[in-house]
Amino acid sequence: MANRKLGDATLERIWATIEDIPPGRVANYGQVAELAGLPRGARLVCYALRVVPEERRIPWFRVINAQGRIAIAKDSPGYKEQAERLRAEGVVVNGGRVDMRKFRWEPDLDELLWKPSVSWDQS
DNA sequence: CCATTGACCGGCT
DNA sequence: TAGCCGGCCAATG
Repeated sequence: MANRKLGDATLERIWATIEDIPPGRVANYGQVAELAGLPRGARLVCYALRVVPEERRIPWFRVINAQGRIAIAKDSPGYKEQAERLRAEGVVVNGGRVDMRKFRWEPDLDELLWKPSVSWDQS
């Protein structure tokens, strides 16, 4: 991979973070960067997505921009695919936009909802 | 040090 | 609501 601007460790953290986004929810670039330990590194996420190997099937379609819109060009094939795959798991997409208030991934909240046992009884 | 790259972000017309 | 603009970061040559 000669045309890579990011190191393996960085790419790995970004990809892993994206893999953590649960089905039916979306995250924006800045959020993924932040969770990956790269504050304000939204553009690094763009790059990471661009070079992600085909065999590694990460849920790239769950990543949209901070305005709640699909980031790929509307006339590209990927745009349609992203919308379809999101709808397939229950995310409502209208004119390329998603209501972030309803579908934004909130890691902390999900922890509480899906893994109630993790810890509010231990300190 | 400078330029380059990326499916961005936030503030401001 | 829609653009424009400057800023943003990691890594490379």
